Amino acid sequence: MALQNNRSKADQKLGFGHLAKPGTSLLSNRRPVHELIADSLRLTIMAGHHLPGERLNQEQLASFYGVSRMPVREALLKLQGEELVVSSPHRGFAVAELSVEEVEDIFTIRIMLEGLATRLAIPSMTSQRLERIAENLQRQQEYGHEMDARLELNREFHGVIYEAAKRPRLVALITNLRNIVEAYSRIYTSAEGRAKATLHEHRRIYDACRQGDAELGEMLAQEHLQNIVAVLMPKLRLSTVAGNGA
Amino acid sequence: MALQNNRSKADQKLGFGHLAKPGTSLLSNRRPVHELIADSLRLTIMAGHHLPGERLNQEQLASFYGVSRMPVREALLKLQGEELVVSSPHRGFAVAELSVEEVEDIFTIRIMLEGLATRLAIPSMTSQRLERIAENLQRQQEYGHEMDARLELNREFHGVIYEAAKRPRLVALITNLRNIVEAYSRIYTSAEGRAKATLHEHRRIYDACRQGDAELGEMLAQEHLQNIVAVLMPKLRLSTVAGNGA
DNA sequence: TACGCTAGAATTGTATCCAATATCCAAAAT
DNA sequence: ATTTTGGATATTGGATACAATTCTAGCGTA
Repeated sequence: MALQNNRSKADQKLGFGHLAKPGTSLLSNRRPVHELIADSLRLTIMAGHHLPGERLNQEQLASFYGVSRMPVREALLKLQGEELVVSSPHRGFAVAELSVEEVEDIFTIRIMLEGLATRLAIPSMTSQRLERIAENLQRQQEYGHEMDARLELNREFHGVIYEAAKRPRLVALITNLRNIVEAYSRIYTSAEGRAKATLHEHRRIYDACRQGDAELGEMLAQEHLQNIVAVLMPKLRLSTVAGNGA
Repeated sequence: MALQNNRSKADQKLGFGHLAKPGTSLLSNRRPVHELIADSLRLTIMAGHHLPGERLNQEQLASFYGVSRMPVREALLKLQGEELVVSSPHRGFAVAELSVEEVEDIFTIRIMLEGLATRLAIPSMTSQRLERIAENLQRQQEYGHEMDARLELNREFHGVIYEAAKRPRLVALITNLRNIVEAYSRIYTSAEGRAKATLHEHRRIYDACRQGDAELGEMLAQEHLQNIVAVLMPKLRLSTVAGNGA
């Protein structure tokens, strides 16, 4: 009895290596496990580590994370709400699988929303923020060859702009849409020559921000995404998700 | 100090009266309980039966539905993914509470997306669909005095149009956004004189559909929502959610 | 061989139990 | 009187146990 209830709790934690969690990191690990798992799974799905359509075995995930199935289930339910996974009764969860049409659908939505966010952002653009964008562009030039770095810099570039719009819901929605198609977008990012084109388009958007031309910014943001779609769709149509390497 | 361990099993099932579930209704009740609860909770939140900010006690909900806490938690997690509820560690879930700015934010998004959906729908509008819309308009005229009927007819009116766009993701997203602000929208629906104006605007959208003028339809849909915002926002600013009756 | 059926295994869904944390109220201190 | 603090109580988070369903493999029959 005395020794029994000593459940050495947070002992292994094998699966959480990639979660940064700054601020609250190790001192107060108060975040519920199911949230950590949801974040972790979201990242691995977005990274294409779990391919679309792949079944997600709860027991495997539980033992991987060193917890019981329950927080895993809860994480999966949350991700289902975000439309990153789907479920069917008694068959469990699977990574959401998008048809080519659905990917295009989502990009069409993004074109509208990211254009809107850019337009709304520009009038309240500060010099501080412009500074951060310029710095980001600098890094884009330097790290333009690593896939993950490029994706992260790209996220940051647009993120800094959108934040200026002060529309948290709009930003949250855009983020969610990005997440859903992230695994598919990697095909674009790996396309030849697009790194350079992307950088050029980003520079033009930056210029529009500096000039304070909201309409121009909206148009450029929309064109930017349209160019991505134009490259991505043909590739998707013939490959339907190539599991890229790490 | 009452309510001890009086646990009789799955006996009552009081809470599911309002779930239609056609097709699989009673014969094969194979859907997991947590899904039924998620659907039920979604409806009650949208109906304003649970007010924004209200804490959602898991045990209460569990005993109300006649199940254990686990499927309730799973339902809540799913709704959290849909942004209908929020949670904080060890404090549980609460109905998501939107600031006036966030409501406006979401309506701004809806203006873009519902405009887009209308525009995309019109080119592939069929006469069958037009028939359904016309019939819906007829019913709008008849049942224009009941709140819930009006909301349902309104949902159907736009739903029939958006379906024609054949963009399931876009429609799903619009539906989700509608859900999030539904409890707040009821204030609009109860506004004096808006029933008539709404009907008029719907008729003009219908005309655009018949004429096959996509651009006009997009514009009218956007204006329609803008009119709603114009009526709703001032009311929200001073009342910040009036809990309407059932 | 192809097809359908049946038992057993694997997996999911729900209930129950225990630990961790927050909430609340009374009593003490300023 | 107001604030602080301590502990009882309520509620959540997670683990374990059990039930329900699906998947799979093997069998027999046409």
